[in-house]
Amino acid sequence: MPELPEVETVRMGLAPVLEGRKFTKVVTRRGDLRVPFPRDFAKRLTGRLVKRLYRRAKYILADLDGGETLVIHLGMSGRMSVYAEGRARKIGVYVHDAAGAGTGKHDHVVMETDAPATIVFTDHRRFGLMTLVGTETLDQDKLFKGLGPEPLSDAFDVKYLKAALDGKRTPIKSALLDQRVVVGLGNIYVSEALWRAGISPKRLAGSISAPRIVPLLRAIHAVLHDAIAAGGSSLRDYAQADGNLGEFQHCFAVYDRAGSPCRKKGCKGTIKRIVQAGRSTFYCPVCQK
DNA sequence: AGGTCAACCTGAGCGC
DNA sequence: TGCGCTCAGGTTGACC
Repeated sequence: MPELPEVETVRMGLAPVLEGRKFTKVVTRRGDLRVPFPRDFAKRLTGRLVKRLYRRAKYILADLDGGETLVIHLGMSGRMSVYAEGRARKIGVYVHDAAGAGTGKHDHVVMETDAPATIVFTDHRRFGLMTLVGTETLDQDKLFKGLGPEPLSDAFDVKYLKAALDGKRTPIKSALLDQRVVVGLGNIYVSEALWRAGISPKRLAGSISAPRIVPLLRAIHAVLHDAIAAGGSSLRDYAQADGNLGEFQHCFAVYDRAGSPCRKKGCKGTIKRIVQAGRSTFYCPVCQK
């Protein structure tokens, strides 16, 4: 479900009830998500202080005292909800009554902190994951080893992207979805970025000429910034930690707009849906070349 | 080595 | 109402 803008929005929503706070009680309501919870997961979290909350790729990471980092991935349908009473309401994280928090059919992890607040991880498809890894060796962990640069970092520049795409025989759509090339992009924002850059999703990655790398890079930056500013995109499952919906879905130029007119000024094209590597791609055959 | 594709899960929406 | 089919924001491992 969530791509970088959604994950970043959730992270910001969780920060006030996690950073500098302690887990006072943690309950797992089933034994596994995409992968089994590590041994004594709930016990190892209880009493831990969250030193900082940050994001890498589509993972939310919480560095804890004691040298471990809590790793959260929302998969396709994962959601973090904050339940809190009056005081938390003032800092803008209140959504639901705390009573009954975490009792839903797909509420898999219930975490209480001394904010005080209750954070519930809900994920009906269970493609998400929660685990603990050593903070010092996080980069070498299987989950993080081999990830590409952050798309909004200085490392993701023209030189890097040109080299990363050079010689690739896969369509640019697939290349940008590959988290080894660049992290954080998913099915929505790749389609949107390629439309903004005027590049066909079917074009082979290695065939993009040097001058077109710049607009592609700018398109990726712009679409991610715009989406973060809008609080992400809410389609089916996604909501911010405070329960509010994102707004960026109203700004889609191509995603889920098959049959509708292209929004590029002066373009008379019609948005088309194709399948690439088993996933929907939306684009304008007229202005994306 | 590089690239494609099914599998992992559950639910919603649609046509009949 | 209900059945069967398709689709869904991600990642991984097996296969060509």
